[in-house]
Order: sequence, then C-alpha cells, then structure tokens
Amino acid sequence: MINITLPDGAVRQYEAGVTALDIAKSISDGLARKVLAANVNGQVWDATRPINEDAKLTLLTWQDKDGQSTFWHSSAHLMAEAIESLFPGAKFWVGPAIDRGFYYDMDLGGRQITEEDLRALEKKMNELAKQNNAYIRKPIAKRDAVAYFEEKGDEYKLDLLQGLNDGEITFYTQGSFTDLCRGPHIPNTGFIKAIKLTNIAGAYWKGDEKNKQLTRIYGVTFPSQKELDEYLHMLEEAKKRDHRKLGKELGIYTMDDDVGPGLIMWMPNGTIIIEELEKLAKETESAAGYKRVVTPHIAKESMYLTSGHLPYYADSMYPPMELEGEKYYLKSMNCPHHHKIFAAEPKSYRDLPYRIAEYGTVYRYEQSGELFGLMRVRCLHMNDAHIYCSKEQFADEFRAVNEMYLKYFKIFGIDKYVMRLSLHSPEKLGIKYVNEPELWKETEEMVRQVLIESNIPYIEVQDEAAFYGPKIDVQIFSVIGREFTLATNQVDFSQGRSFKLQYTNADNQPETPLIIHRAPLGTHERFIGFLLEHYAGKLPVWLSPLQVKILPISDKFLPYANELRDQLRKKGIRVETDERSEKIGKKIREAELSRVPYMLVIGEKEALEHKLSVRRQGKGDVGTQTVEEFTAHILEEIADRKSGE
RNA sequence: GCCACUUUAGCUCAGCUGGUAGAGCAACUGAUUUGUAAUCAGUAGGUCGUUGGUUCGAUUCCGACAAGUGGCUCCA
Repeated sequence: MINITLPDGAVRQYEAGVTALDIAKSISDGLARKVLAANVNGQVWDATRPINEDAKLTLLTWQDKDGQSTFWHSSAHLMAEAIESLFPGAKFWVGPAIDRGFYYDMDLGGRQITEEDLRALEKKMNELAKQNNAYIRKPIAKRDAVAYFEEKGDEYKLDLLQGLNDGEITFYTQGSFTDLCRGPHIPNTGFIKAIKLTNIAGAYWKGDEKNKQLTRIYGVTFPSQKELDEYLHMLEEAKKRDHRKLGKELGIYTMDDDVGPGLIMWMPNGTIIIEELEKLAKETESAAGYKRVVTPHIAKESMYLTSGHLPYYADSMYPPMELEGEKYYLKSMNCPHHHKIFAAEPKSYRDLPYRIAEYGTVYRYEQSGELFGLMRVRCLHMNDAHIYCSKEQFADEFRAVNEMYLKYFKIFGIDKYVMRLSLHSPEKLGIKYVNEPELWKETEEMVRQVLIESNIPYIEVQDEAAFYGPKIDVQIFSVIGREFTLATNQVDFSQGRSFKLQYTNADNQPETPLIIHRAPLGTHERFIGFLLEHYAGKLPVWLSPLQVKILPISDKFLPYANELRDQLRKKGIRVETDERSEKIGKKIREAELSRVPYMLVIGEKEALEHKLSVRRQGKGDVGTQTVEEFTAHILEEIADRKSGE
C-alpha cells in the first residue's frame, strides 16, 4: 500500500500502481469525469499513469492552468492525427500548448493549406474525438524510436531525438497516431468537445529565418461548445477596442498609401491627446530637474559610426541620402544628438546629474511585415531623455526614473504590465553587445539592486539588453494579445566613452559619465495606441479631444447653448454644440458613440433657470446642475487628471 | 524580409459559375422644433487597390506590384 496526500492534507491509502483517475473515482464519479491530468510530487502526469510510491497528489481539471495546457497539448496531437489522415506524408516538428490554445508545426511537402482545409480538419478532429481514443504512454529505447521515424522518413523528429537521452524517451499513441512526446496527456480524446482551428502561418524551423519555413496551424479547443462560444464572443469584444478600429472611429489618426507604410498622420483629435501627454511630461520632467532641448531629424554618417549604432543597426535605419559628398541619415534615436549637447560646454561634477529631455522624432525602417497600427511604426515621437551622472549618483537617478514610471502608471491606471530586466548574453559579446564583460556584470547588478530595493516585481531575461547596456522594459499586451515594450529605462556605459564625454571630478580629474536613456511614456504612437485600448476609447476628461458636448432640445435653445459654450471655452474646456435640427435621442446616441465624457442637455427648463442637465458618457443622466457647479467639477477633474468618473 | 489571407461609395458590408455594380449608416437638400441611445422624404456619391495577361467582353479567371491583416523572424 502507498500513501497519497491530497491538497487538503488528507492522507489516503491505495494499492501501488493506482492511477490518479482511480483515486478520483474513489472520491466521486463526477470528479473522475473532469480529471484531465494530475500533479504528482510537483510533476504534471497523465491521470492514467500508475503511481508506485507515496506521493502528494493534486488532480488537475479545466480549472487548473496545467489542466488546460495538457488539454491543448493533447488537442495538438488530435490535430496531427487528423492531418496525417487527410494529408498523408506530413512530417511533424513540435506542437505545444500556448497561452490560449495550441499549434503544430509541420512540413507538408509544399502543399498549401486553405481555410476549407481547416474546416475539413475540424470535422475530422471531431470525428476522431468522438472515438474516445485513449492517449497511451509508452517508454521506448532510443534506437527503436530512431528506427520508427527513419521508417517514416521524418527528419524533424529524428532531429528532436538527437537531443534526447536513452531512457527518457516516450511515445504517445491515440487512435492511429503515434508521436514522440514527453507528455502528459488527457485520458482520452472524448474530453475534446469543441474545436476551432484559428489560423495558418509560416514559421521558421527552430525559429531561425535561415531555416526552412514550416506550416503552422493554430487552434483552440474546449471541453464544451459553450466555452468555445464564450471565447469567440470575447474575441469579438476585444476587436471592438482594437486601437486601429477606435483610431479610425474617433478621428485620432490616419495613414495613406501616398505617404508610406508605418507613417502616422495625427488628426486634430489625436493631436489634442499628444499635446496633453506632452504637457504632463513637461510638467513632470521640469519638476524632476530635466531641461528641454530640441535637435534635428538628421545627422551625418560619422556620428552614427561614433555612437556605434551603424554597425549594429544599419538594417533598421532608412538608407542615407548623399549631400555635398556626405552621407546623412534620418535619426533612429536621439541619444547621439543629446550627447553632442552634453559635450558642447565643459562639464564639472557640479553640473551632474545633467538631464536633458526632448519629444524627439525618430525614424526606423521596421521590416514591412512587422508594422502594426500605431504600435509598430516607422516614424515615432519618443518621450526621450538622457541623464548623465557619476557612478555614485547612478542608483538614485535610476531609482528616480523608475518612480516616475510608477507615477505615470498610477495616473493612467495601468496595472497589467510586466517589468522586465533585460540582460546581455556573454557569448554574444562583441557581436550584439559591446565587449566589456566586467562592466556588463557590474551594471546589471546595479540595476537589479535598484529594482530589489524599490520592491518592484520583475522578471529577468537573457539576451534582451541594448547593445550598450542592460535595461528595464515595461511590457504590455495589446487587445489581440501581442506583447509590446511600452516604456524603457536603459543603462549606457558605452556611448559616454565613444563620444569622449567627460566631466571634471572633485579631484580635478577627467571622468566619463554614465548615461541613462529613458522613455517612461514610450512613444506617442505606441502609448496612445495602448491608451485607446486600455480605456476602450473612453479617455479620461483631461485627455479627451472633446470634453463637453452641448445638446439643445430644439433650435430655440441654441442661443443659450452657444452662450454656455463660449463661457466654458473661456475656462479652457473643449466644448462644442450639436446645432443640428435632430431629435434629442439621436444627438445623445451620437454623442455617446463618439465617447465625449460630458453631455449637457439644454431645454426650456434649463434655459429659464440658467442650469444644465448633465449626462455622463456610459452612465446616463446624472441630474441638473448650475453652470458654476458643473464648471468647478469638470475643471477639478481635468486639473487632477482623474481617470474615470 | 518570409508564409498565408484580404482589398467594391466616407464607414460597415452584399454581388452564384465572366456580360462595366447594390444595401444600411454618413454627406447634401427639404420638411419637422423635438426632453435623455437612431423623425421622415428626396438627392448625390464608385475607372470595384494599381498594373499586365487570357477573353468578343474582366469587379469576377491568371500573374506582378502596393497596402492592410494573422503569424514567423526582427524590435537601439
């Protein structure tokens, strides 16, 4: 007999060789019908795999993340079975579960998959699922595994096998399909009740663009049709808050074929948002001791050779233009220009920290396939600044920048983000990163300490640093789930020396400053794209292009409405009157859809009493106020940059 | 840049197997003067992304290019 400890601490005794599924059955049949996998002593196992010694056991169902990923991974196998049956000769690479579903990469020998094929595959998968085929685990000797895939002629699985040791190789079989797989899997295919293959994509083998491109099919499955329907509904809802849709509906920005891909033109409404953001940045930076500068959009080749950008990033800069025998580049970053401003006048330690800021316009020749709405563009406006400081000042300066981030995030109510400490990878020194192993170690530790001392949760990732030093990136997700760096805070121990930047220290010796590159509000493009999705288009009053819309009940009240409008405008409030001879219902509907935060309904009663009837976007009628009450309220809301309400 | 798909009126979308296009909303005009999410009627608006080809004839079939979209790779 063995002892099984359940999550509530209860210990039960079973015969050795018992499975998680047996144990579930001994508790209740209902539970047994829901068990997808089990966590045995911290490892995720098949629910049907025998347990031979004392163990801590957690049964995993659809409610558990590990249960879901097991379910999706098994679904990938089911899809592969369907593919093998419909497209014989397909060779498979890997088919993992992802955040929301699964994919499988395969080589179809040049065959193209169409939307109709996906529907046929779904149908086949449903048929196979209904057969309730068990997923059967079988440990196998390496040479037998190799023989199996040699027979099949699957060079991809053979490649996978090369990296595995004898004794740790298992096959899983369900129905007529056998795959090399570590597992675990759900008990049988019958659990998979609802199937949706979502899209087809090319994916480079092993993620390397020099390799062959495989066909990748993405899908998602659920234990019931209802859950699939809910998921599809959620996708529909997410699409409604996509910044590309909102940007068009709200007249924020536009693009044009004649202007070029990835080049944003900000329309009047978008420009108001930009101006409000810049106002916030200027106030905040001025209070934090920054000074503003302005620099040109282009510079000579020699500067980017000095900075080291050209050898690393020439591919992502627009090609140079030749003038008077010199090559000029559109700037893809502001730092070199800022370094030149630092160097323009001699500096002493008394001038440090020297902080200069600019909403700099930069141009990056992003790969055409990467462009994405406002989030990935070729002309961007950075909330840029550079801080030149001594080693002793560094930690305080870096911490202050982080605090500025958090202050901004509070204003915008941003709470779903990941702070990512991006480190170099030592084997790429001299290739992707400046070759200064000691400095890398030292500054990475310094940055890590700042995060720990400030008690900021973060994750560490290798091989994500800038070429000149480690950085902290703030990662956010667009409504369609794509990840972006919203803000960045970077250490630079390299460019100071490249540009021969110096200051005189207290001992009258020349020293090279450390540099911090920071952009807490990222770029206008990405930040506004993010804000539109974050607020679902319902911007807070202070950011809203139009803050108040006056809606007269009929033309008779236009004179009072416009008198009111002028009065509010004098207070700096962005306000317009709907002067059309439409019914009030229509005026309200359109004002609501345009997401103007306040609507003022003006009729006979209001005109007589010199009052206004206030409507809040999304909330409806909130009662009658005097003009003074309303003005005081909205001005306070704007001045405090309140989010919501 | 690579794989796949898409591109019809300002917007959202119809248009079966080739015979030069249609709806709703928006716009404009007129009527209506309205009390908290769509008043009625009329008018106007499109070289069907661009460009080659096949055909008596192409929005429709084929190719190239461009832009957009979903991924891959990339992202200072």
